[in-house]
Amino acid sequence: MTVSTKLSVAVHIMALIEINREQAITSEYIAASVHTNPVVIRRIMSQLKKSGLLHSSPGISATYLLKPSNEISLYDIYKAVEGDQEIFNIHKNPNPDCIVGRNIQAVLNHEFNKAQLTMEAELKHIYLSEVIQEIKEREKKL
Amino acid sequence: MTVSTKLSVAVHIMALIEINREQAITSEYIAASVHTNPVVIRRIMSQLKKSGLLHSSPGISATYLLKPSNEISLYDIYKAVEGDQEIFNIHKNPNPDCIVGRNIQAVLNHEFNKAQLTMEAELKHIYLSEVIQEIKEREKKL
DNA sequence: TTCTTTGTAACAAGAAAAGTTACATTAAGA
DNA sequence: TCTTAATGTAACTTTTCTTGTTACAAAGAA
Repeated sequence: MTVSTKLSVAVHIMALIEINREQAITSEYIAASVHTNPVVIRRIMSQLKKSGLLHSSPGISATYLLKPSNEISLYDIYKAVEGDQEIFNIHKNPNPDCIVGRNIQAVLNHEFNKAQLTMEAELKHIYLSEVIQEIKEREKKL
Repeated sequence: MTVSTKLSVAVHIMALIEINREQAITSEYIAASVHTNPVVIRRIMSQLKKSGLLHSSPGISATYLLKPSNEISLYDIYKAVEGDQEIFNIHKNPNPDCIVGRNIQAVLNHEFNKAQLTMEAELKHIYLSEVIQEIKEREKKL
């Protein structure tokens, strides 16, 4: 179960950009907030850019979201950074001479897919704006 | 971002045991069907055993399920082999001097949890008996 | 032109999963 | 009781994937 932090870092990046909408922030600044290397940030921003979620241009620190935050779901961000990767891994090369071996992959693929789709459906209902709102509300309570 | 193949191997093991209920099968036999090492099989069987899903005893090849297959869900198997591992990983040590940094973990933990719970709820509805049924149905079509 | 920043490639380090070896323990049967 | 065959586990290696790092080209602003 190797789980990447790309999604959480990507959400962090997007939230930070939106909250600092007035200021120009650099990948170095974001990296300091996330606590990682600037290249890790640029790499993820590059994926977000390819998915049309944000804009940036070389040489100049001018990054902004391409859609209002209440139109960007965690699913959008998730797909941007994880692509069509399947959550559930299925073992390779089961024995084709066995009834289970030659059918298990297709069957599990079908079942696992159902589970993944419900999870993705849930992510579609969670918007970046809500995440930002929750960040601000938690901040008040601190 | 993937769940290990432990779940798929575990389901394979359970289905194989149930389908071969009349015969005694060894971890070596199962390993040949899964296409892996017998120790990998025993390791996973040990976890299934600890969760009360199957019985086995040292020295003797006498393995069987402890519940009818229509009372064992993929969720049961999933929890047995993956425990309480979270699907979505959140980056560690974000900067506490930043409003996003000091709140992102709590917020994402909350949101990701919702997504994980829906996924798990779906797994609860998929029973080992269905998986076995699908294996048999696919077999007819081959 | 100089400085700063982005965009990427290439590689290193780290962590987790899977595979392997080894061996103690247990049971069955000769 | 001795032999054989199986499980249960520990320890170690290999592999794979993610994350971190270095390096540098390209772009823009002053």
